[in-house]
Amino acid sequence: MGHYSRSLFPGHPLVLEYCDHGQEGKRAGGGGFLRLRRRTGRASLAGSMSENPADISHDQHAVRRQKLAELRAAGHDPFRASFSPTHFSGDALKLHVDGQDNAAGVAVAGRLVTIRDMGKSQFVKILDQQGQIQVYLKKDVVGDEAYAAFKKLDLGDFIGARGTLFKTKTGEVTVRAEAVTLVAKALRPLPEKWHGLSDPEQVYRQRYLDLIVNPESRARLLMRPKIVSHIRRFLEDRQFLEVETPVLQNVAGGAAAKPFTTHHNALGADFFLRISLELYLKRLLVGGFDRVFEIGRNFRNEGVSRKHNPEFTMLEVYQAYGDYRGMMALVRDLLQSLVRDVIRPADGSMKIKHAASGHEIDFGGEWREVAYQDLIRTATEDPDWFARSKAEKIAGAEKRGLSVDPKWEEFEITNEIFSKLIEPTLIQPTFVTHLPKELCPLAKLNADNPAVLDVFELVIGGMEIAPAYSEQNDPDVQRAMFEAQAGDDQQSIDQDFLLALEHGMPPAGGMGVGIDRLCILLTGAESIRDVILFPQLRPGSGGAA
RNA sequence: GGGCCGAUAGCUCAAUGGUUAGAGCAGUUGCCUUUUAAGCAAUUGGUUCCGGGUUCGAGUCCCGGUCGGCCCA
Repeated sequence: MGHYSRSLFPGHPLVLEYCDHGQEGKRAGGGGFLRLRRRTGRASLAGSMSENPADISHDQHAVRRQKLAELRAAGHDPFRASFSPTHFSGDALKLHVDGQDNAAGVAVAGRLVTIRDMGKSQFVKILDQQGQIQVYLKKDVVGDEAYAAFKKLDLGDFIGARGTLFKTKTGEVTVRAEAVTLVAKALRPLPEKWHGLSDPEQVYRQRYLDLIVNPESRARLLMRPKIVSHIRRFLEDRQFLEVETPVLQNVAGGAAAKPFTTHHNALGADFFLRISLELYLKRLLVGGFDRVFEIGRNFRNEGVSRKHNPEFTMLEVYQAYGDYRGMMALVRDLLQSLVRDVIRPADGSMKIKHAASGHEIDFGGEWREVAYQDLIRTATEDPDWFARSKAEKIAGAEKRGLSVDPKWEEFEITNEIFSKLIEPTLIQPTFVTHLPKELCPLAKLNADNPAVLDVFELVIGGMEIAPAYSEQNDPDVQRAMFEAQAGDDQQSIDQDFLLALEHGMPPAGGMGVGIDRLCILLTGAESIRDVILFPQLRPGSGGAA
């Protein structure tokens, strides 16, 4: 072995490794890491340190920078080191067999998050993607110099450790380290170990710190990739194709929302960032991709709140030769499998605690299905609500504490009642059906009652989770509905989409699922910002000094 | 955009009624070879978010701003 190799005990080489990209063991001179000099002008000081203007012991950044400088001066740049772990922490822990200590050998790597120094031995913990694992170092196992070098490390540093697994007397499976390597230096201290990081602004702006020190955040944000991955598998198993459609669009269609605008220099053209995935996925139905889905980012230039981030992720699914009722079965199966296989409630039920209301949401069994009109009639206590005049509707809404703009259409007044008085009360999974035709121009009209649509709105936890339609495929009806909705703004109509429809689109069921909101529900989060890694904030003034 | 609330050491938080801003963790220095928020002893550390104002005196009161949270639009 190289320059830094040490013989631990007979027949058992211990290596304090410095894998400086092919230079390990070849450096001349200096003991490097193993012979760090004492910091100058500190240990010998008798009086108050503050009398020494060069004292940096209070400045953790400066102390760490000095340690880095000393490492480099000794010929070891931790940022050029490497390490090859054999296991993640969780997988390593599973290797230990009860009663067979020091039988299994592992190499693990991660960030130092706990140091319990007991003089001539220490217990430390490192954090990797799977969680934490404890490492035990003994001076008489690793040797004096390696042990002294290890004592120079700081919380937050990345290390690799090689050793064997044993169980401590308190029952924790631990790596008995034979060799340890510093593989990256942390120049800034970690937040406090017990309370973690609680300032919401810092949690969002420096999410990496939140992920290191707040286990609940970490678990919640690790759940999201599992949810998304499950959705992909679920749909692929049913022969849906995952596709990618343009984010930059000439016409931002498929929803009613204010788009962001941007500009393409070479083309000399303005573009919108998409507000939905819908119209391009339907073009694919025209093109013969019968089952497609996309999980993609949409952008809406509107308010920011607990339920809204300017960029958010939607799943949209389209299935040719299906309809909205087929989507109903699909989304119920999808959510039930997510609860059963991904969330896996501890009590084995299909129930998840709803943070906002305190209720439990039961995803099991059949879900309630109710017509929009029936909900309105019940909420207004007026069986003839839809026959009332506009003035009577305004009076009815105001009687219930709503403020209504007299300029609104009648359906908007009614929908205000739905969204303010009804939707928030729909905690258990509920399919709201037969929505009025004015609410969506992209769905088929009901054959028996052309005033309503063949659609559902899935509401859970008081939030819209998934709208689904029997998709409108009559190009003439589609054009008429676009024109009615666009009003004076006829250039907001996607003519290219209408051209596609004229080439013929098969009948289809389609659905959108707000992934962020779904994650709020499934993880019991209180805000969309808690399920988005880097939620949008005003530009801050942070940064390294 | 409006209302309410908040910003103090690296982090989590104190500071009554205006005078000299404290603690725990982290850091630094010792001790400690199976710890579990490890322990013991000593010790460093502050542009009280920014800018004005009132006052003999401001973390604290007033005005404006920045950023964040909650509610509303």
